Amino acid sequence: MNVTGILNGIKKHVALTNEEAQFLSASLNHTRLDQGEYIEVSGEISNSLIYVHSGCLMTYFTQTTGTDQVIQFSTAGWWTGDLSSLTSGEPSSYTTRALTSCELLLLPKIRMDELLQRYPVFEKYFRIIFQNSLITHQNRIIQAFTHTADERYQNFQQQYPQLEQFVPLKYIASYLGMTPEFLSKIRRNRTKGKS
Amino acid sequence: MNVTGILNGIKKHVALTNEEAQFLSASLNHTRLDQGEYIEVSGEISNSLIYVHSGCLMTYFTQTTGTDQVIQFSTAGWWTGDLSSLTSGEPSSYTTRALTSCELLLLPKIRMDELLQRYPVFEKYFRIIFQNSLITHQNRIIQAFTHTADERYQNFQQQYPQLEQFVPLKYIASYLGMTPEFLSKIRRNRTKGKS
DNA sequence: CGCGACGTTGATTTGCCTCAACGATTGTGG
DNA sequence: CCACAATCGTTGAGGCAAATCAACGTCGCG
Repeated sequence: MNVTGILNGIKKHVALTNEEAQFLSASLNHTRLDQGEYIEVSGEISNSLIYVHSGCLMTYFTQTTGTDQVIQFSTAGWWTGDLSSLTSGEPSSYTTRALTSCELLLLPKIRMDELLQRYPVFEKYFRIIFQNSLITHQNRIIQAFTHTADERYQNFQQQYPQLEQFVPLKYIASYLGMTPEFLSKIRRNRTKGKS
Repeated sequence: MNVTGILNGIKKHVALTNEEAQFLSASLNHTRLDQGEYIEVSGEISNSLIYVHSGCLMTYFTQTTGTDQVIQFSTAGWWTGDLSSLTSGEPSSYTTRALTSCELLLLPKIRMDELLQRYPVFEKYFRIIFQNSLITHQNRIIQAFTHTADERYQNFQQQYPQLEQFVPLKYIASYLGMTPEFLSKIRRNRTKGKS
């Protein structure tokens, strides 16, 4: 694994000098994860922003009832991590683990602060990243409130067609805000209607 | 209305030189709105970020069925506007109108681009603003999926106690993802339990 | 083999919506 | 200053989408 992937991703949004690119590279910690392994655990303080070089991660929130609520799936080219814990320094309420084997790049908070302070171009980069993520989150809220379970699943399939191939159905159901049983029934009706 | 309010708000997150503060001031357009008036309308291209100096705005999404879905309420000290339309240049799907009489500061997109390019400190400021907003949105998604209508209303009351005093109940219901009738029944049960 | 995780299916229940009707309030024009 | 319509919150009856609970077949794996 090298850093050209992440650099190209960043260069889609901002232009980097060699110095900036090198400082970023030096700030990143390379990590590998096997399927099922954890990179962040609820209750512990989050201290890195996570860039997914390859593979897929899942972030979820464990309720008091014991059931998990999936917050997001993170595939290659995306950032993830608990911004809340990262900024407040308080224990995270999220857990993040690998759905497939993963190659990750970690940007420790201290390193990130340095990076932002020294090279304002990264302020711009993360401003854009967060801005886009905000738009996505707004859409998801609207979706949750205005669409039926069936419609949400349909949109999910169109938006992330590749995910369904290796993500257990119960996690997709959780992400979409429904029970696995009900998602199963939706699929049954779908195939029934088509045949 | 003057700009000391917004400047103080910004200075909670970043330090501004006189030059930066003055350039920002010169970029802002002052506007007043009466209760019920619109500042942005669905179908039109959004061209400004909106800062609420005083009063309260409501942003909503009109569904194909004709019913409105409230996205957010914006009170004094907050930014609002349609980031999606602002960045893409496509027509907005949101409408924003005044729930009370309002004093607003508009930052036109062109002016914002200038501001960001000329003074990186504003990249940092908006990076922080968007980052915080992202955390809020994530929490709202979790809330929507993991809490009952009753619990969502309870949390809303704790989080925004002042809003309930002048926001029509049906908009609060929409914001919380339930019908006005059902919210009414929740309130009835609440008072019944207390007496 | 036997265990546990996963997806499926059916029976039943429930949280919330829909629809319709009703006072209370507001504002608006005659 | 009073009808009038319009909007708002409330209430009840009935219905539906989705949850719950329980059982079953399948698969991968120790």
